[in-house]
Amino acid sequence: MPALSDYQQRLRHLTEGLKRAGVKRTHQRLEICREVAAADTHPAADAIYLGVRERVPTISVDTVYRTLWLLRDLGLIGTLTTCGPSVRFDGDSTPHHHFVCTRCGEVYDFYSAEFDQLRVPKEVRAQGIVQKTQVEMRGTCLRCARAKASRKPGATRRRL
Amino acid sequence: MPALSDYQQRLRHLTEGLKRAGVKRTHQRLEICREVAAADTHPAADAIYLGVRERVPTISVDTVYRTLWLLRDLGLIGTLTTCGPSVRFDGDSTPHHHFVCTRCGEVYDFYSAEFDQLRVPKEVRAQGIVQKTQVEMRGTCLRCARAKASRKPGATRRRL
DNA sequence: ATCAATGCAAAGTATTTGCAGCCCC
DNA sequence: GGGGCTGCAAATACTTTGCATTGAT
Repeated sequence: MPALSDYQQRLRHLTEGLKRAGVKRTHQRLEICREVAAADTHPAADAIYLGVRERVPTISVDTVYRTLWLLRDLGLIGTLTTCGPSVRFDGDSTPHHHFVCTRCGEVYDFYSAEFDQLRVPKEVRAQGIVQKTQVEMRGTCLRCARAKASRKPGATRRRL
Repeated sequence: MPALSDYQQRLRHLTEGLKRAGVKRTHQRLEICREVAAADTHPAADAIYLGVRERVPTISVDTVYRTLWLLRDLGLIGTLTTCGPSVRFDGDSTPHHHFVCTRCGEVYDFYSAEFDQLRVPKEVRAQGIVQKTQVEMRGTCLRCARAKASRKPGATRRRL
């Protein structure tokens, strides 16, 4: 769970970004920003929709999607690449990396100065311009490792 | 395009894997294996379906999906995590990394002994057991960088 | 012969789009 | 006051599922 100051810093980052971009800071957009800034998980659009709807009952899913893509296009939030059924959004814009549990789909952030500074191989430089580098580790999280014995065989089909 | 020996090596890897797993090596499954082994891109299920259909006109999409997940569950192929609308499959089971063009969605493989050996941070070891580590670099590929000037503003909405 | 695997069709989930009306700047 | 933004509803895209039939071992 992020400390309060983290939340406010993130929120500020988002709202300032919207202002800088010169787009309208509507009620809906601000509430979506709050929801994203408060999330310590990596919520899918649906989770954000449900969260915001508590405060803005008339909000619609498509507004949520449009706003999230807007924030992403402005570089204010990131999107996760987990191969799951839905896109997941990442309100943490500081450099970090991911540990993905292939059993439950949970994504854990981690930080590493070493990984932040991986140099781009010549091979890749010949293919294009790299803007962002992230390390993704996949495996089984502790909770799932513990629950392993009790799981039903072939219980859930997952795309992770 | 992979050299012929690459194709045959991959194909062998897949068919041997199926045999070892003790599942039926049906006509459809073998054709899907051929399609996957031959792909130098990272095809979505749809592309594989269309490719196989040339040779097996009666094949159905769900068989393609079921077979691809089977191959994945057996550890014979990988799935890409690109945040695009569809899952993409990776017939290359040797360790490698990805450069993703966020403009066109193309995924380029690259190899790096250095990246293959990144050590798992203590922080992550405390969260679970890592089975696979991949570096993902995102940016703009040369083709898109060149086409930049000519693209229409807001032309295509993409989730990359 | 047996049971896993297939094909069909229909359902399910995630996301996008067209458009009329609303409201922030 | 005007154009960007929203909400609705319908459409699209991708993937999964139930079930009767087929075919590999």
